[in-house]
Amino acid sequence: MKNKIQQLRKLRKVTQQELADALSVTRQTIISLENGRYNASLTLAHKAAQFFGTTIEELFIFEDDENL
Amino acid sequence: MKNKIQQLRKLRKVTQQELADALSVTRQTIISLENGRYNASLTLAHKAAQFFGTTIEELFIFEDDENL
DNA sequence: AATAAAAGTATAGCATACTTTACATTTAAT
DNA sequence: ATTAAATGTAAAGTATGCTATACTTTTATT
Repeated sequence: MKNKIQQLRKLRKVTQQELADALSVTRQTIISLENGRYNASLTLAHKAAQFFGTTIEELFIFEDDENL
Repeated sequence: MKNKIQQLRKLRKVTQQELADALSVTRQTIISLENGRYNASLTLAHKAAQFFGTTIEELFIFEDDENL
């Protein structure tokens, strides 16, 4: 599933490291999320949505053919 | 993190098996989610929210002290 | 051009969401 | 009271989110 994390992060002029620190994950996790290598957990999705002042539904782009 | 899955499922008079089928997971997964044994993935959370016609933010109860 | 900061790649390992199977208990209907 | 449906428990296995470490490439600044 895709997301708007990189887009919002750049808008706010935040580095991957700063975002990682804010969400209490590693920079690797941010990179992999932004580049679509894996999906966030529900908890991380919630933290990210809160950080950007939006909702999970707004931050993540759910398509209909998503598997688990 | 807690959720309203059992509450909404009973309101709609749906069995765990029926919900599991609708979300393409096993009955075990529904049981464990309802009983708080583990957290849903973002994809499963989205499917469940769609099934119940609500949002992830409404269906799941996020507290401030959530770890990853 | 040189340097540093930021972003990216790769890989091994740990934690946990989810599956599978099998059996036990509770609830509801007859 | 019996039976069946629904819910629950347990435990081993698979898939994947995330960490950790180390190195490379890109971007920005001087």
